[in-house]
Amino acid sequence: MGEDWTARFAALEGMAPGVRDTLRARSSVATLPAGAQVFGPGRKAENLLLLLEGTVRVQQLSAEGREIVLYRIHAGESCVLTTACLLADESYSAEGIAETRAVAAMIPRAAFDDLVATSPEFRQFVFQAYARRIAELFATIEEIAFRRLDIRLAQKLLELAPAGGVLRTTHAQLAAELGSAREVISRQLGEFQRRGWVELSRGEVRLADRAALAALAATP
Amino acid sequence: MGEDWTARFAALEGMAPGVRDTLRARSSVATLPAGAQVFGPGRKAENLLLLLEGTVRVQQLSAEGREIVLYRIHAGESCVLTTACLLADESYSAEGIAETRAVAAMIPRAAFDDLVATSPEFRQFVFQAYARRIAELFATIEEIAFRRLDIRLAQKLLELAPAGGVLRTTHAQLAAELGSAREVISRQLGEFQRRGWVELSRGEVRLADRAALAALAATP
DNA sequence: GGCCTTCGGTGACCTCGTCACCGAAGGCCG
DNA sequence: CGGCCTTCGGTGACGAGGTCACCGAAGGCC
Repeated sequence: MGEDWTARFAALEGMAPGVRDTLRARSSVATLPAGAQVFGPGRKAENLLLLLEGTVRVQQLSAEGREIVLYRIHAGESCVLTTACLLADESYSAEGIAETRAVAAMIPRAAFDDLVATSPEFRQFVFQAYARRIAELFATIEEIAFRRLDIRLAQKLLELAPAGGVLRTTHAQLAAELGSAREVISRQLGEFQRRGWVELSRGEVRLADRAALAALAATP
Repeated sequence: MGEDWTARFAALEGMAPGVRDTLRARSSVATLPAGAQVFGPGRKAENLLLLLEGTVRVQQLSAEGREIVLYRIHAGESCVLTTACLLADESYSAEGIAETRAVAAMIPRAAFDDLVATSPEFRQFVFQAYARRIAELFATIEEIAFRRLDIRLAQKLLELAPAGGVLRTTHAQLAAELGSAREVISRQLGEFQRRGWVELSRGEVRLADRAALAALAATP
């Protein structure tokens, strides 16, 4: 915590010194273990999070126990959407889970409010984050409604796979990513394997032919 | 325009006089005809809209010409989501259409920015609108992904039908409401008609048994 | 009345989700 | 080590929903 975390946050780069001073003075840096619930239905958070390291998965849990991944917060992004609920005193139905060890700056509600009031750049930063997330949600709705599942699965595999090309995840988790069912994902992955595009083993998917997957993912 | 429109806007009721003075002084009231595009991909709006009368339909247009209705802005609500894009200088893929004649207060970007800076209540108002809309979008995603179409159709019919129970709309429009296909809606409406729940004629759906539709809509 | 556009109905077929099972893989513990 | 339990994935059958191709009916417009 001794170092200046505001220097590591690209979006704050160009901000007036006063903003960064306020952030440094009035916020703290927290580390969350992988798997920790960052926010959720039963949790009354009081901080805006700026994610410095790691990723946070935001997912919606349905009443019948089904779940769907809505989006991810990556390092360098803020969690404004969920914070709006806190600022507005609204309860929240979705939850955020740290997928890896995550390091985040926690900005107390009052400090956030002050920054929004005093800094035009900070306002711009906040509204830009909103705008992008909303556009992303719109795109997600369109994809779920209209895009074929094999295409979406190929996209998701490419999006989630690390450099090595070995994705450690279960078919059930992939189904939750896409709002689909486990059996359907199993069958579709089986088809991909038959074509030599992936290799399957328990708990992992190895991408064997990224180009072929990308070609499918790019079909209009 | 001579009257004080801020008095008609419930959310502004409790605000400090200064806020309402600013709104009155720096904004104008515009009337839009039914069918007018309020905002859209090719349109660079410069105003935040507070809708005083009428409704605005927000829909996403896909590249292949398909469309899906995302949500509606009703009288008494603001259009913050789309405004975020303007404030953040982001381009916008969705469009807003006035469904009826619509009367809206137009707040210039600079005035909106000032209000967010100076009034804590106005900030709360803005963030609350965001939070609600986002929660609604999350719920929409869940419904599209998991809810049966007959249930969603029954819900939509009840939501859209006026007091008389006669809905003037085409099957294709209903399909766009639900992100489905025209043929599927036709078949489903045919089934509802066979059960005596609706009566169909060209360009209209008459709700004959609201209770039955509500019962279906309420199935978990 | 003739023409054109929009609207809705239909059958065939494909994709996707659901249900019911079952076996295989891996962890745990005696 | 063997036995047990949980998680994971594979499968067949079927139902719901989307797509394609086509066609006739309704209404608007000369």
